Parts: sequence; structure tokens; C-alpha cells
Amino acid sequence: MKQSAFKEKIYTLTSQIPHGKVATYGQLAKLAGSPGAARAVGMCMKTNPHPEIVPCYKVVASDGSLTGYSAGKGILTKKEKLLHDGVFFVGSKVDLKKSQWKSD
DNA sequence: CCACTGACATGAG
DNA sequence: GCTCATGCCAGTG
Repeated sequence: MKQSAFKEKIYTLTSQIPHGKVATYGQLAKLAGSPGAARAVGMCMKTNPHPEIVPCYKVVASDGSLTGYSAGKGILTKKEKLLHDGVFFVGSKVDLKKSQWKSD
């Protein structure tokens, strides 16, 4: 069963996030063609039908806060995955100034 | 088609 | 700086 175009866009974009980088829900929503649909993006992650090709742990909140992720230790596991991916951290948040994904 | 939900974002207190 | 309240969009029932 094929998901809606919006969801596929989100999954594709998330899978395109380079190593050592992360993206915010709002950013993905904007790239998907619907700026402001951050809520919808979060739902796409929750209903993520392709966890192996969609590194949802690379998606964080606008301020770098890790949200959701009920797997393993939850946020803790998500944080460890990002650190293992080469993402910079500041306390318990992602250092967006260094690790936020940009088209550049 | 209507109502509720959800891993967000932004603003005000 | 933190917490509460409102607005946003798309999906699911």
C-alpha cells in the first residue's frame, strides 16, 4: 500500500539527511511543500512504515530538543544514535548551529 | 464528511 | 528560563 505523497516526501527527505546532520520537523515540512505542517511530520515519524530507511532519530524539534521515540531508552537511545552518527550535542539537545541539515 | 489525534512551533505570562 | 495556551497541517477513525 502506497502512502500519501506527503508522507513519502517526508520519508525520502529524512533518508536523505547526510551523516552527522539532523533536520527539524518544521524544516522537513517546508521541504515537503507544506511549511508549518510540523505536526503532520511528527505523525509520519510515528507511523513510520520504513524504520530501516527512515532514520527518524535524525529528526528533532526546532530548538534541537529530542522528542518522541519510544524505542529502547526512548530519548536517551535517540541521543546515542545521533552521537554515533557524528551529531554535535549541547547538554541534552542537538547543536543545531553545527549539526542542522542545510541544502548547502 | 466530521471529530479527534499527534514525535511541532510560536507567543505570552 | 520555564510553563501554559493557541494555531498550524495532515492522517486516522
